[in-house]
Amino acid sequence: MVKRPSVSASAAKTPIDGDGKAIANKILLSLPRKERDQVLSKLELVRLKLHQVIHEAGETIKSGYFVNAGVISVLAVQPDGKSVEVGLIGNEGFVGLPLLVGYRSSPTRLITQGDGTAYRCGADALRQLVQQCPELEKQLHRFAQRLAMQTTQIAACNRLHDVVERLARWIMMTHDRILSDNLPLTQEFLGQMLGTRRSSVTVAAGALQKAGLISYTRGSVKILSRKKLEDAACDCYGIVQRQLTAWETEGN
Amino acid sequence: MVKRPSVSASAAKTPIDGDGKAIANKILLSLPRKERDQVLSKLELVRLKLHQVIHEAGETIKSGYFVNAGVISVLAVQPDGKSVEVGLIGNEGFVGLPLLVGYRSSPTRLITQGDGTAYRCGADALRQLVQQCPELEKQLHRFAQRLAMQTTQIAACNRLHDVVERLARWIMMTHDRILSDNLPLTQEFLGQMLGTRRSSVTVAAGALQKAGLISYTRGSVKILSRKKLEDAACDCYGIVQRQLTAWETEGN
DNA sequence: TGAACACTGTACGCTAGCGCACATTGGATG
DNA sequence: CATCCAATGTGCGCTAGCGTACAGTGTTCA
Repeated sequence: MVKRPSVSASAAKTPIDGDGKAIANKILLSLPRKERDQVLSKLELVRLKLHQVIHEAGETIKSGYFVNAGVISVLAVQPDGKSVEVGLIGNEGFVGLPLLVGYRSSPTRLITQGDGTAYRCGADALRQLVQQCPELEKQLHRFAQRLAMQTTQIAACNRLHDVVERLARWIMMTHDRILSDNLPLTQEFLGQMLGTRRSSVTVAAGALQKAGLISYTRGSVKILSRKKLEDAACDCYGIVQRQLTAWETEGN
Repeated sequence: MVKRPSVSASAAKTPIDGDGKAIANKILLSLPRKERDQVLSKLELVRLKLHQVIHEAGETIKSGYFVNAGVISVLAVQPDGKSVEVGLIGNEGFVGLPLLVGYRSSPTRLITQGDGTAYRCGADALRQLVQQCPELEKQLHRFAQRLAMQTTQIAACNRLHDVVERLARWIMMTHDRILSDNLPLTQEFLGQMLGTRRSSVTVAAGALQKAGLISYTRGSVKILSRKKLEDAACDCYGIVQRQLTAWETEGN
């Protein structure tokens, strides 16, 4: 059984932002209080709506986002319009990493899944923040390594595993980043994530449903057995989780 | 026509390391002289031999490597032994990025293609270096972003493009990082890079040869027409190159 | 309530690529 | 020189998944 990350903030005393909202983003939570307050003063809480395009491939990156709730997918898009997901980011992460090193564009499309919230920060303000806040910079660079590792594994998965395995992995990765057991998903959307056509998703999802791992109706997937899903998925999920766990103890 | 990186150091006055060897690694070359000398004093020039495993998945990272000549492939390996390449690193890069942020393991296998040289640095020494040398740290983080972008594109490529396109792309990416038009490659090796079986490589390479783009004999591929190869490859190569070019002007 | 539409199920011919097996060939090594 | 072996060529049956098309079915909105 692979260790699964908890999505909620620690229950004890949840830190609060300037507007009295609870903070769930783990990078922000990891900062020392003083630095966190400094960072928060530059951030703006924004709502993420379903299938909102946070950033389009090739355009200038306007803002960075500390994801607070919900999931943002990183997509590689082809000139012919096809796309594949190469990363998922939830409340453990940040969107806009190229800004960290002074880059201002990116070849990926960022799109939200479901609703959520994030703390947004303009590109210039972010650059100033990382210069002033060494712990923030360090944590962001660490997250960049973790995300790159995830992308690496997804790259292999895309090549080596079939649709059913990939679908199961994908559902688990998303489940980890959402509070609910119900995921708002159409098969068309899933096809774009998995880099396959919609009707292949129909078949794969049907197989998972028949086996009792999930059930789904129009635009909504319900997870019935997390355990069985893990068995159905390829090792890629576990490999990522185990590496994250290992790194947790290595960071010094 | 996509801009292609030059592999050699600038001809004018090539910087020299402590032992009188010419330095070709672009990260080291980008450092101010003082910092570069400080860094070099901690580095050891080592030879890379054909198909040498620099790092095995899951093990502790012992050293970092500034690649000076030759190519190092980043492979994602599956429990069943299958593998796919998710990144190539030549003299533009560095191997051992997790060390940068205090991580000491990695789920990828690093393997050399052909012979080459690199400047090696123990894990602890590297951590000290990046703390003492801000420009080094910055350049390494930038390279991490570039490598992640490359991995992203390869992830999409692995899913969306057929063997012939991927092979052509791969040959070009390797060609960019090698001085010669002759690449030392077996089809078995190529199969592991492309995540496909050996006999699929036979067919794909045969197609490229018949079309006059390459010729090959046992363990050696010769590039006949770089231009035609570009046409045969998918857009992934161009996307990566164009983003690198864009970032060159964005870095400030 | 009816129409429009988004989402899903399914089917059919087709192709790329797999897994496997076996034959061939060029180089190295004794 | 004989032998061995790594590297390559090729074939065959099989499967996953593609592209496409069309038919249901639940939802929404006029």
